[in-house]
Amino acid sequence: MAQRKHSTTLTDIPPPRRRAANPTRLLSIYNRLFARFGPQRWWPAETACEMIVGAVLTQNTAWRNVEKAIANLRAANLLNLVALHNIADADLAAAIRPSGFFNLKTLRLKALVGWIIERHGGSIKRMFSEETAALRGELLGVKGIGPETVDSILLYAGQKPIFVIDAYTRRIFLRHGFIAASDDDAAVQHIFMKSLPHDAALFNEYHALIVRTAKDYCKKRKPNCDACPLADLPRWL
DNA sequence: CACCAGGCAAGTA
DNA sequence: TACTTGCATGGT
Repeated sequence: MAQRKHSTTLTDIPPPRRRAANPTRLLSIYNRLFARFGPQRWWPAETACEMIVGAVLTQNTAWRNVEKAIANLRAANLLNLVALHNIADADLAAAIRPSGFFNLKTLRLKALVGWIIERHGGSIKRMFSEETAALRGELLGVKGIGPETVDSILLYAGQKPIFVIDAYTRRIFLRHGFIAASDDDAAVQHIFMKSLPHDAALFNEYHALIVRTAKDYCKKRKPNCDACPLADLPRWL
């Protein structure tokens, strides 16, 4: 018997017996989280451009710090594609400094904005008129735009019914036996999207509620599972 | 002080 | 294919 010595990560906790991620169960979890936390009002942006910028800036970064960077961009009238395209790299990096990884994110923002201008004439609306699967594939080809960033953009800026999978989703649903540790993000996304109605408003709120729950109860090293609204999941499900 | 945050790409074996 | 590492600020 392998015994845990330190329990450094949540994934060290052996999950309960596997249970099927059927619509009833996933919707029950959603309803419980919504009843507990209420609407999360995602995505907190005034425009699609602002949302897209935020999606890049929040990569592996606390949202609090992204807010500061966005406030800087707003004050400098940089929350539009043309301004972002024309600004010097060093100036953009200075503006987004509080969100961390600023040199990297400068290049990523420039790449994404440049792509939208070149490929879609600078029209985010026109970009979203493209077929979603094809658009997703094209966006993944832009340097610095990975699966979670793409799916966030499609869901929260484009209102496309794409379920966003992040580390929190993996943690919670692995812990409760709905996915296997060996499932990659694409597999997890498939489980959710085959089990839930393809409703952008539902996917929007569900992902936001997962993040909200995990922030409070599912820290990597100090999980507070007993206080989590889903703590009694095996019994009520 | 250590650890974490609404990831991604490049490098290594 | 499956890890590991760099990127960087700011809060707990």
